[in-house]
Amino acid sequence: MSGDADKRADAAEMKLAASPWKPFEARRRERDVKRGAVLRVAVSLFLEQGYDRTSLNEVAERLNITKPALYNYFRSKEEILVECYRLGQEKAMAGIERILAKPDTGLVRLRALIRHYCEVMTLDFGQCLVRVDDHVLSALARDQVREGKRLIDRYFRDFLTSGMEDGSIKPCDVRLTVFAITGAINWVGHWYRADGEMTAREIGDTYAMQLTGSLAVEET
Amino acid sequence: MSGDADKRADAAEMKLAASPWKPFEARRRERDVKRGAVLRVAVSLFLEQGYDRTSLNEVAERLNITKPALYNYFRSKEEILVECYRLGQEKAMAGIERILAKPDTGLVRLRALIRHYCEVMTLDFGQCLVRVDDHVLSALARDQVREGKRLIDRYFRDFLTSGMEDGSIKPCDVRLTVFAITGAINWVGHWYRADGEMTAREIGDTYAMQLTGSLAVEET
DNA sequence: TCTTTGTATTACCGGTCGGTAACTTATCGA
DNA sequence: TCGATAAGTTACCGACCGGTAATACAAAGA
Repeated sequence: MSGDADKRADAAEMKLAASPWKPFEARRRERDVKRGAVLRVAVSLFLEQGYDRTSLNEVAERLNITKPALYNYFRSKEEILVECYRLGQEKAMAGIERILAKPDTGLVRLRALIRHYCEVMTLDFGQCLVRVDDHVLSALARDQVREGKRLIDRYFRDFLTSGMEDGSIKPCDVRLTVFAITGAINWVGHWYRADGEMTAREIGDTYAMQLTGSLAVEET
Repeated sequence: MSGDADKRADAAEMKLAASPWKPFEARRRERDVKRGAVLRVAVSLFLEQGYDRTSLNEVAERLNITKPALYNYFRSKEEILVECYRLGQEKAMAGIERILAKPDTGLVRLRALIRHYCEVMTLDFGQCLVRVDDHVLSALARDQVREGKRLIDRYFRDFLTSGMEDGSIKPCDVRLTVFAITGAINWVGHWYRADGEMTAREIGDTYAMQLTGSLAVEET
């Protein structure tokens, strides 16, 4: 009896050793790839036509599947949009954590955040944050999404405030100044074209200096 | 023969003198008032819930009438939205004409436009310009609306350019600078609340200085 | 007073969309 | 080889929405 069990276990171990979780993981990976493909197609159509005017049939058609197949990966159309928002916010947060990782003055951090957020606004998932009206979401999901937006906004305010404290930024109305900065950057999501004249980096560099021009203590 | 005609004319004239176009004009005025009421309710709901999620039944309900009655004043839902856009653009253009009326440096004019456009962004019809996605419009109507937006944008660029020419503004990338300025102001349409801390004028004054801070030649 | 005109109503239509049920097919593990 | 599971498909449903007759009704004009 134990012989049989051992043999099975050995066989399983050899298999696992050769390629751990092979079938299971491979399947999960495939699934994630497909899920990601749905999101990329969906966000692209949402930006192109608007959320309400994009039917799940269209999304499915572009993926060469049928609408009900989408429900293998998402519970509802709303969940698809929420995931798009989440991916955009994730991108933004990744940059923020990178900035927080090394010590710097508030001004340097603020400029870095401006540069990074400009780049986010050139991505589909980033543009989704400002171009798809979150009114289409249920109250619950909307609160969730807005919480994420507030979090990003908070870091703008934090960096500006700490810049005023460490003397790298002149005193100013934090709320209004951050609104002006984020507004200018959000607008990038509306006019940026990948085939346009400027790269994301050039826009970011220019904005980083221009939007902090009247705030910086030492003119560089 | 001429007696009859004269008598009719006299009667008509007396009537007209007492109250010209009385019945006709009064009716037209009533009609315009009602038409305006539809637009005000509609734009308010569009901002609150989004265009696609606002049904004409809801609009009608808030006006204590029924949906088909709306079709006495508008040919379609789209026409209602186009009118909302138009009213917003009209507000903006009125300010621009006021600015053009008196000669000034490019910097002064740019600042005046910033102040004015900030105020437009605190009005429903102004917010409509930036918060209702024009993807819901047919291609034709969309082009029409975008032409209006471009026109307003053009004056920002004109004022900035003439400021660089008359020496009141430092050399800069016109396109990018105007995008930054208009983006910051457009964002006001998203966060402004009539019951908030700041008045439209305060926001405008602050932005007028802050957004031109790094552009002005003479620091004021 | 009769007619016309404008404004509103009720009832209804066609079409679309999100979502579901039932069924088929392919793949993997035992 | 056989059964379970995942991933598709076709067919369909209920709800809603923009828009349109057909009609009622009040007020102004002749």
